[in-house]
Amino acid sequence: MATAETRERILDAAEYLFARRGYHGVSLRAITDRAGVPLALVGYHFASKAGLFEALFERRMHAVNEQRVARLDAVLAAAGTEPPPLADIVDVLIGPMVRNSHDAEQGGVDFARLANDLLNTADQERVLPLIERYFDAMARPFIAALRRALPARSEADIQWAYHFASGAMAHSIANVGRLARLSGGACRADDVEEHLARMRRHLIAGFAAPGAAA
Amino acid sequence: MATAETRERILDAAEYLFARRGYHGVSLRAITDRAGVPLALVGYHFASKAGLFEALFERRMHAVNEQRVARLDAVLAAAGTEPPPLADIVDVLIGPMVRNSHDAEQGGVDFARLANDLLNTADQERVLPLIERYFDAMARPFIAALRRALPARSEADIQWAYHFASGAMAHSIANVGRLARLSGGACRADDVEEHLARMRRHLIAGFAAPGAAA
DNA sequence: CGTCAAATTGAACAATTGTTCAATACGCTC
DNA sequence: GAGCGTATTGAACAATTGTTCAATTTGACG
Repeated sequence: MATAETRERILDAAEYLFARRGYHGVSLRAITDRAGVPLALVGYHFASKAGLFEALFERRMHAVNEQRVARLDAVLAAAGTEPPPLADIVDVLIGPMVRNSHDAEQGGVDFARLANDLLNTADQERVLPLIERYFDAMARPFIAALRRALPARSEADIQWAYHFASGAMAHSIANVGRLARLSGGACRADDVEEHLARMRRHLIAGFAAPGAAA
Repeated sequence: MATAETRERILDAAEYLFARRGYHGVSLRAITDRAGVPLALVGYHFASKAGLFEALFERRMHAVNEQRVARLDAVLAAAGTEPPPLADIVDVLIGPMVRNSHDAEQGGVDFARLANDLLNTADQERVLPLIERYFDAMARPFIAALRRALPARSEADIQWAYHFASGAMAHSIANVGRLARLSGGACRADDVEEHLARMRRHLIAGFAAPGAAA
């Protein structure tokens, strides 16, 4: 069997289970059972449970962040010396991630929950390097772009607004069930375009609103 | 030794450790070691690990939610048949929780991280009853109040805005370290009043902004 | 066919997990 | 001080954990 195929099988099973029960809540045996491979293969391909967890994010986030970097560069280049449009920056910030969370081939909601769990888990000591690599490293160029798009806003305004936006984005993507629950089924997040449009408007309002001053 | 004191010691140790490593990442032995009591006392006082976890939230959330219910009632009563002021509702929504997260006697950041972890954990199956009891049960009256405060907004507008607000609130309270990290230490969330003022303005902008229509 | 490296397999390891229980100590009322 | 229910203690339980390793299989190349 080709090594790439086995790796994928393990990663798929791990993604599915980690998204449902969290890192410590899933055993390697549960993963290899689901993947239909012997336990020892995890050690061979990923060295350890932590290595497997890290490989999960590498597989998905690499594509997402590559897309975001390219599109953000394009937005900034198009603006030239002018302030880039806020709406464009927000689009790049949320577009690839939200679309990914609706694409079953890219992990869908499972990966969205995994990413949200990574960003919000209490187990900071374990995941801090991953947060810095996959989220913080991407946040900095976005914050820099927002700085240019909103020259009238103070640095603190932008930092705080990005902080709030991170939470809104991660939670809303990962916990689509809660929206359906609270709205009695009236609101559902399975329409990608509505999900995106709602979030876009919400974030733009947050960034554009006065921050500090009354 | 009085039973109440031992219970508190265990709860304190559990709160500290769960907030740092998550539910599955902490063993009962680590908790009882930190509390300085024998392992078997957890079973005696809380029946099980899950019972201990639940008791954590009961201890803190009961006080927070009691405060929120009382203050929300007061806001609605003061408004009479008029739409209640949006700013007042937002204040009640975030005030008790944010102030609690800055009060070491009430668990401080540890409890905030715990609450955020509960709301955002991938381990939905395990914590769904707790989410419904401590978060959803409180969200419904707030959403109802927002409906009255914003008669011009559609039901979907309000549901989505609350969804985003939940994420922003939980993430920003629990992950104060990330704000400091991304801002290079310039922004810090240790000033309760600034934290509250920032969040208040951000949420108001999100609720007041047009949701669906262009 | 024979060879060699990569990939796979099953078994075993020591360590840690949550839970349970009989025995003991405590603190109060009579 | 005797009696009694509550609280505490230490020990043991079976089950599960991540990791490791020697042996085997696979597939491509000479």
